[in-house]
Amino acid sequence: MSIEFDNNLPIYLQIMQYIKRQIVTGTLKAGDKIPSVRELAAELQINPNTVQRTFQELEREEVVETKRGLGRYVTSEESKIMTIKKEMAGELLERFLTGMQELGIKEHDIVNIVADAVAEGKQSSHRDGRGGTVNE
Amino acid sequence: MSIEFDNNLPIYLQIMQYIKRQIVTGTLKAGDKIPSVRELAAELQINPNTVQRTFQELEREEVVETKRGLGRYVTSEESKIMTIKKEMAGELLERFLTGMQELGIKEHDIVNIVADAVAEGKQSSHRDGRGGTVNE
Amino acid sequence: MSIEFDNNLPIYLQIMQYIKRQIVTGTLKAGDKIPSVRELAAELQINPNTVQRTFQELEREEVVETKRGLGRYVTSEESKIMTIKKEMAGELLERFLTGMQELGIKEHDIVNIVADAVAEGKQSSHRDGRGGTVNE
Amino acid sequence: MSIEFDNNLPIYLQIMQYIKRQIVTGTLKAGDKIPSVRELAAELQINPNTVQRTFQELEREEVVETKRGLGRYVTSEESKIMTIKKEMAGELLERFLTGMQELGIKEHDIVNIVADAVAEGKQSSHRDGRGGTVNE
DNA sequence: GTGGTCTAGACCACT
DNA sequence: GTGGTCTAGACCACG
Repeated sequence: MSIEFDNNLPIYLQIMQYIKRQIVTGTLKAGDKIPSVRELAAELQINPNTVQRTFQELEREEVVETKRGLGRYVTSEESKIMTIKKEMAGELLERFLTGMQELGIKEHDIVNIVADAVAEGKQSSHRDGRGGTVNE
Repeated sequence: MSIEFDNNLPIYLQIMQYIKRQIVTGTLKAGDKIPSVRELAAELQINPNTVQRTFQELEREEVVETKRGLGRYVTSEESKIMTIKKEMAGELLERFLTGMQELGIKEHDIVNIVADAVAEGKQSSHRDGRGGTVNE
Repeated sequence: MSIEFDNNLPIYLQIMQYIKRQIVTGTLKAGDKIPSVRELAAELQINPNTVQRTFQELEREEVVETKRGLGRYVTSEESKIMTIKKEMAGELLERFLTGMQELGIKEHDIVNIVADAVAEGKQSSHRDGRGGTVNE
Repeated sequence: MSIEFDNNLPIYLQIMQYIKRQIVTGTLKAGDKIPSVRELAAELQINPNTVQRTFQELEREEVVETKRGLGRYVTSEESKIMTIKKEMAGELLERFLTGMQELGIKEHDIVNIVADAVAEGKQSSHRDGRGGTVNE
């Protein structure tokens, strides 16, 4: 239950993603209690300040709510969770499509590449940069 | 012929992408001369050292070659350029697919989402986080 | 604990060698903390940017790891250190042998020259270009 | 009859070495005429200024003599050539030994490593960083 | 306090 | 004129 940190991205952002992922995939459900700052810091072997910052940001995004004296909880609004999921998917999609278009890959080919990759992915778990009709 | 800089990403990385994109899309061809450090710095209104760093990185990736006293050139190996293109596309694809799977979106749906987005993209240039069948 | 800089080689490369040597000879061990940029810059009386560049390169070679906000550390993989040592020795050997062969010195003589030099080296610390059977 | 230039070393130094090597290995003999600046520049596809500088340096080292109106010649003193050879061998040896000692390799092992490498070299032309008892 | 980035300006070797 | 290196000093994000 630990994270491998990628040194290029701030740790607090990585933890945010980690928690959001747990919420979005249902590991943490609406209204669930979230581990305390101290607890999570110990578990992930990082500075409590860093965890604190993570929660601050999650609160700003209304993903998490503080109940004074009780602890922190996943937002109880189910709709909020769906919104987060859509946002995250939208961002991923946006970044992918603009990136591919900047490479000069035609829209039609993009669909094929994804379809191929998904088909491949079903037998071999490791995907390796080959993605169908990338060649000109 | 200028770049709008995004403040979150280091300028030198943004210039790298800018140049790689030019190479990959054929605006800069194998063996072409690249603008000099001073020239590009003046054009983009940034410090020559920043441009210098950009080129240093590109050279390390063997995208660019230096001929001392003469200037810098796009690598003359055409194959290297194709490799870069494939690498860049592969990275984009990888990041997209793993991200979507972490969100718990099924592979089959991913293909649909992309197909829908591409179809949409043809009339409205601005894409906004809505991406087809993201809903459960 | 200071370095005499040779004006022909860039300072940042000299510091790289200096640090690699410390690692390879065990003065710095796997996982040890490395002096901070500012610290080393002050100690060696050079600009922090120069030290920064040194560390950048060492990181690219995976000799050193950065833990953000904490400092830099010698790679924790012992095997990496052995690899570096072998690489450095191999390069030295390669350069020496090809150089000698270009001079038309026979392989058998090369061994003798080295053996003589080593034998000499034990009494006189200063070696001066005489190297045994260089004569024809 | 061309040179692959290594971008880290000034071209004029590489040509110097190239010519010295020819002299030392007997391709160019004492008193032989050396190609003219223009000729060599054309042959090596470089700027005549660069060749000019090469010859200037070689002259300063008394490896080459100018006879006005006739051209440039390899020094006629055979002893000078021997001296050069010894110098070059001595430099190579010095650099090799100090390098190996800095790596903490014992003198006795150095001899073994060289002996091994020479023995190996007789069957396989490509040497690859393995050099015998580099391991501790 | 630590590293990462950027600016400004300088000097040098090389072509 | 070109790139390579270095200094000086600044600001920022991170822990």
